[in-house]
Amino acid sequence: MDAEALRTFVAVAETGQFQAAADELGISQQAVSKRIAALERHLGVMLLVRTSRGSRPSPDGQVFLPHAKKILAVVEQAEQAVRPGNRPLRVDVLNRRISPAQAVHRFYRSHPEMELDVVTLSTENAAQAARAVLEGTVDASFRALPADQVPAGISAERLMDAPLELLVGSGHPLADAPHVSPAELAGHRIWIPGIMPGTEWAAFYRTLSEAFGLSIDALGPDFGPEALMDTLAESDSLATLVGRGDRYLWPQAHDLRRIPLRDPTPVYPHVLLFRSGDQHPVLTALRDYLRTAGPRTSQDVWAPEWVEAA
Amino acid sequence: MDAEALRTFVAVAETGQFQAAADELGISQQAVSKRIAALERHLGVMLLVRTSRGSRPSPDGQVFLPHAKKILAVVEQAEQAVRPGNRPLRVDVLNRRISPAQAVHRFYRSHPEMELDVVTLSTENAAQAARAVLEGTVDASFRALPADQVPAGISAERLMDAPLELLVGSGHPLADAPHVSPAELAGHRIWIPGIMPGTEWAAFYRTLSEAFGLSIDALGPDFGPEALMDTLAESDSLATLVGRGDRYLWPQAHDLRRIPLRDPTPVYPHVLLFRSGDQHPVLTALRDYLRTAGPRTSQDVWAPEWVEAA
DNA sequence: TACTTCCACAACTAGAAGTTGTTTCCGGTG
DNA sequence: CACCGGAAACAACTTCTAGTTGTGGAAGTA
Repeated sequence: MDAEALRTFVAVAETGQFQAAADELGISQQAVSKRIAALERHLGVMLLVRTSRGSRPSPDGQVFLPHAKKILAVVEQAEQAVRPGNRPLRVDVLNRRISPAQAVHRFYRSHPEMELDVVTLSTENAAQAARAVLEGTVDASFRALPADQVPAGISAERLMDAPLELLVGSGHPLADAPHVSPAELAGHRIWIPGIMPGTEWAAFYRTLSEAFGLSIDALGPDFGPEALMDTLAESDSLATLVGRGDRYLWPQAHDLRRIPLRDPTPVYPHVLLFRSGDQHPVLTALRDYLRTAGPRTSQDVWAPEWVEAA
Repeated sequence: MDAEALRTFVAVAETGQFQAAADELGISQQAVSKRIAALERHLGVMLLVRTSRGSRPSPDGQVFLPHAKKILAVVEQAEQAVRPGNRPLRVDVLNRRISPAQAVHRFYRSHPEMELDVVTLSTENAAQAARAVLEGTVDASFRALPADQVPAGISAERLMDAPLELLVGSGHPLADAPHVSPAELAGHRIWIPGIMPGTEWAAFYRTLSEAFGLSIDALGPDFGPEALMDTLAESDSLATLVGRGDRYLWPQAHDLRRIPLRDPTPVYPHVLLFRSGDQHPVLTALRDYLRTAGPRTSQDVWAPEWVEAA
């Protein structure tokens, strides 16, 4: 017993003719005839009285008609309950300060009708986040998952490249440079606390440091961004790297300088993970938004080779 | 969206495993996998989280599960509402005095749990009764429909032969005969009021009179069986024909004689019309009852050739 | 590592379920 | 009474779905 058969029966009962029902359903009269015959065979009773002027429900058909409508209504409710877009899109971000979170915020402000929840899973790494997406705990997650590690059933789309900027105190030798190249950072000490080994962030900075011969100190206790800002402001040799759109700080409050990196510009590749075939309209809109309204990066960018192409 | 898919989903959700659900449903694990995949594709969401230890409903699946159960319950109600045997069998008889009505009454007394309604359609003839059966107004009708006039979709089963008996007053020349042959009736006047032209009864008596050269007066006003009995009791020349099992009369109240016909015994062939494939259990039981417990007729019977073989 | 469990994928097959073309039935009409 | 037109069923064919068996990969377990 499938819904199409019931829809067919209701259509015939209400139009009084097989052909009219067929037109309504966009199938042939013969198909309607077969569907009704199959339904009658399934139920073991005759539902429609065929006359030369059309068809009308038999006594059994009159009994069955309201039941058929009820089933269709309940089916409609059930489909409605899980229809993609019927609940807010759940987007996972590593934390609310990084640029994807800011971008999602901008998206939300420009599309207020798009319901979405921004959550922060306490996942260890991108692979775990991918599993959470697969299981439906969240609908999408911004990560930097190597292209060859994308599990089956997950789509990965590199939607946002965050150009790195050097963040230094006013006493740092590079504090007044208009820009700096990665190669020029070779002699300097770069401190990025709070990066846990095994995460994709650690992999990114390891690749970056190997590519340009940098000494990046990714370990050490993380007392939070405020403490980091304080330490940077007071130091003449420490520097850190942040994404251009990150809201880690309010530089003006600490007299810190953001120095863009150029030649090439290293970018952190934010990849959106989502279930393949997910039809949530907010997800579709978000991807469109980021693809078009996302920050345009210059030609000369560097990203780890293991990430998918932009 | 069909019920089997929903049953499959519920089975997986409740057993936690595709294989267990497959066993429960009597299909292969792969078929379960396909059904779930099709349902998920139809709804556009993932319903089950597959792990290496089994499957459990995803967040969307948890939302959908009660809806699926609800649909199945409503479907069950709908099927129940029109299930053959769920309402009393409606049997049409020409009137409640003739032998089929008596036989149905005996059937009901020996099977009190079999619900049935005996109704009397005011149909003109057997063809109209057949149409009423086809349309479901009644489930079965006792008629004498010629075999070549049984419409498509109707099954006809000759279930009961009612041997004719002559009914005469005590002053009639044949009143004391132990039996009489049709040929011996040739000179006598037989009066059967209330037979409308165009009915199968008229056809039966016409055929009978032609076969044996009788003069049957089928016309005339019908004042009801009581008036007929009175007239017969007072007449020395009038006679009428009745079926052996008919309850037209209480002969003892009028001093009337029932004289069996023999050599051959004309029988009125009561044919049960019902929808081909009708699975109503009371219908099945009634047919079985009449086929086995019905009155056995002797070998030397006469019936119109146009009726189906016994 | 080997082994088990669980599910998905591949290839195949049978049977639904659709199509077009034709027939039958019935009521209305000249 | 023959004829016509509308309505549904039947027939033959095609397509594709839903089942089958066989196999493979991922994850937990001894």
